[in-house]
Amino acid sequence: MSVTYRKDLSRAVEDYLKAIYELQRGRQQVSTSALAERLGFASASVTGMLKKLHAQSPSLVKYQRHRGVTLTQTGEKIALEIIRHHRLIELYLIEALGYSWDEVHEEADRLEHFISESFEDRIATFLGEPEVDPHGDPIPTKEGYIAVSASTRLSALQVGESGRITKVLDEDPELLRYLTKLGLCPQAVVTVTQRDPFGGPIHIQTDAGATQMLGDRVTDSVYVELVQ
Amino acid sequence: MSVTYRKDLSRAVEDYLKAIYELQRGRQQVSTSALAERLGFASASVTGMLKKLHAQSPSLVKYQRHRGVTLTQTGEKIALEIIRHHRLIELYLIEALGYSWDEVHEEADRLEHFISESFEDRIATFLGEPEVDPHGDPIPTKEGYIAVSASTRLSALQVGESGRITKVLDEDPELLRYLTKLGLCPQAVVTVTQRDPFGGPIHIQTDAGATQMLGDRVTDSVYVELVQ
DNA sequence: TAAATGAATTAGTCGCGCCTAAAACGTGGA
DNA sequence: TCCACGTTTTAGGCGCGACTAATTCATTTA
Repeated sequence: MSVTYRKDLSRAVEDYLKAIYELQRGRQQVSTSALAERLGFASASVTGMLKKLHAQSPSLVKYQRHRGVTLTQTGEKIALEIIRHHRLIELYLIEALGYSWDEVHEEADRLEHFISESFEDRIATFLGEPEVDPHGDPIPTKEGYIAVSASTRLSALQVGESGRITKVLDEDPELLRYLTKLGLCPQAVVTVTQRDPFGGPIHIQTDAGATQMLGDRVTDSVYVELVQ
Repeated sequence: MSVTYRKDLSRAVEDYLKAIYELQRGRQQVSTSALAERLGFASASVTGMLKKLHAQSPSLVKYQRHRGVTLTQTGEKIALEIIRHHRLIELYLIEALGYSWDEVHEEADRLEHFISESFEDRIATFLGEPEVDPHGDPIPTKEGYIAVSASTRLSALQVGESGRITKVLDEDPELLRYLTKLGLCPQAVVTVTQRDPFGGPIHIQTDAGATQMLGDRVTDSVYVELVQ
C-alpha cells in the first residue's frame, strides 16, 4: 500500500500548480507573465510566489530566474488531482443536480479545492468512473494518468471533411450557450462545407442538417476527431 | 423583489458569526473566552477579530469591550445562512452520496462556506425542502427562519417516561457511531427504566427492546420530545 | 557592439488573521 | 474599602499573498 504524503496546500498554491500545468502544454517552461495573465495577478506577485514555492516546496516546482517555471513529477501529480476534482465536479453538477453546461465552471473552480478524497471517490463512483468531462476533456485517474486525445482544431478541417466534436477548450458561459444553441457539443458531428484556404470564418453543416458560419473564436476552441 | 446585498465574507468571519450564534442561545452576550474556546483560538486573537468586525462591519456584530459580543439582525441572518448550508449539506451527503451519520460533519464544515446559492437551492430541491437535518436539528429557511423545538434532554426524563429522540447535539464521530450501534438516532423512542434522582447514569429501553445504561455525556446531548 | 525595448525581479507596503507576553480591567471576598 | 484573581485587552510580531514603483536583465535591432 503506497501512502503518498501530501502537505496541505493553500488554495492559492493549488491554483498556481493548476495554471502552470495548463500553460505547460508543449512548452517546457512557463513564463512569469503568462502565469500572471492567466491568474489575473501582477507579474511581480507571481515572481514572489514562484520564489517562495521554489524555496519552500522544491518538490513541487522548478523555477529559474528569468527562465520560467516547470512542474516536478509531484507538482504535476497534484495539478492533475485538482483537475480531476474540477472535471468530476462539473460532470456531477450536470448529471446529479441538473446544472447546464455553461453554469458549472465557476462552481467547480471553487469547490475543487475543498472536497475531501472521500467526496471525490463517491461522486466518481456515482458517475460510473467517467473518463471525460462535459467539455470532452479527459478526466485524470486517481493515479494521475491522463489520456491524450488525437483531436485537432475545427479550424484545421478542410472542405468536405467531417469531424466528431471531442472537446471545447473555452469555459465562457456565453460561448457555451451559443454552442449549445447550435448543437455543437461533444459527440456532435460536423462537416465543413466552405472555407477560405487562408483562414478566417468557415461554413459547417451540423448532423442535424443546419448550416452555420463560424469565426476563429469558435473554430479554434472546438476540437474534433476526423470521421469517415 | 427584495435584493439583499451581502458583502462577500471570508471563511473566518463566517465561522465567527456561526460560533457566536451557537453560543448565544439564552445568553444575551457571548464572552471573548467562550468564543475563543469554541473556535480553538487564543482569546487575544478573538478580541482582535471582534474589534475589527465591530469597526468594519457594524452591521453584523455589536461588541462592547469587556462585555462581550452579540449578533445584529443581519449578522444572525448570515449565521443562519451558513447553518442552513451546513445542515443541507450533511443531509445531502447522506441521502445522495451514501455517507454515514458520523462522516458528514467535517465535510460540511468546510463546504458550507464555498457552495453557491444555486447549489444550495438545488440540493434543497433534491431533498424535498427538508426541515430537519440528520441530527434532528431544524434547517433554517432561506429567509432565515428557524423552528424552535420543544424537546428536552434525555437526562431530564423520569423513570417510566418515554421520549422520541429529536436531535443529538454532538458531532463527535465516535459518539455518533456508538449511538448508531444502540439505535439511538432521531425518531427512535426510548423509555427510562431506572435512574438515580440525583443525576448520573440512567437506564433506558430502546424501541427495539434492548436495555442500556447511559452516562452524562450521552444523556446530555440526546434530546427527546415526550411521548404518551 | 551598443543602444533600445520589453520581460522579470527587487524593494517596499498593505490587509488579513493568527500568535505570545504583558498590562489593564472589574469583580467577589476579606 | 481594598486586594487578589481571573478575564480581557493592548502591544508587538509573523507568515501569507496580493499590490505599485523602481530597477535590472536579456534579447533584439541598428
